[in-house]
Amino acid sequence: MRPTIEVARALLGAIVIHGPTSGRIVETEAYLGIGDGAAHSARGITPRTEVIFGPPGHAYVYLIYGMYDCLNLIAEPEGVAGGVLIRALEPIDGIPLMQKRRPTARGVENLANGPGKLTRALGIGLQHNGVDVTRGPILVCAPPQPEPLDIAVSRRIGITQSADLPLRFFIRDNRFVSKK
DNA sequence: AGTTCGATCGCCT
DNA sequence: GGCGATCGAACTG
Repeated sequence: MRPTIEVARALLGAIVIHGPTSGRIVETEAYLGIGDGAAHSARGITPRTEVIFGPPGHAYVYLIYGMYDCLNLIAEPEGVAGGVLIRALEPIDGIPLMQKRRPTARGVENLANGPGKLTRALGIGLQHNGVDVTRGPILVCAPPQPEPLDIAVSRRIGITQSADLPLRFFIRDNRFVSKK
């Protein structure tokens, strides 16, 4: 089994909460670890990647391009690498605060429709690397009213290694995804 | 110790 | 559609 892929699909529709802001996950990507050239954990445990090898249900937050933070959720048992990048959220609570944090965003659909955008909109940063998302301050919860989803699959965005693998999952026709 | 380059975004043309 | 911003992790020598 590859739990990471199942988790990436199952996270669609789930809610991410941080303080007064929250959003519904509409787009994810799976990063498999050893053998997945695009994964930070592909080359084993380093100071940066140790949380990816840690227990599931924790957050892996890293800095990309020197400017933006990206949020991942660890999916595999301790000792095994595997995480899910949260790529886009549909804003739910705290929308005025999100707009204040991202003044350049025009329209609600642009507030959190990208991995760097959603961390900034929710106030998530490197200080949250390693936190348990079942305990806070970041919380990830099942949707209050689960519904069947039409899930689309594609290649992952913005990578060169292992670029052909179908490991991006998003809610079809949802206006809050980062790309069609 | 030096170099390369990236799981991005927003502004420019 | 193209590119500059900005910096640390990881690899090379």
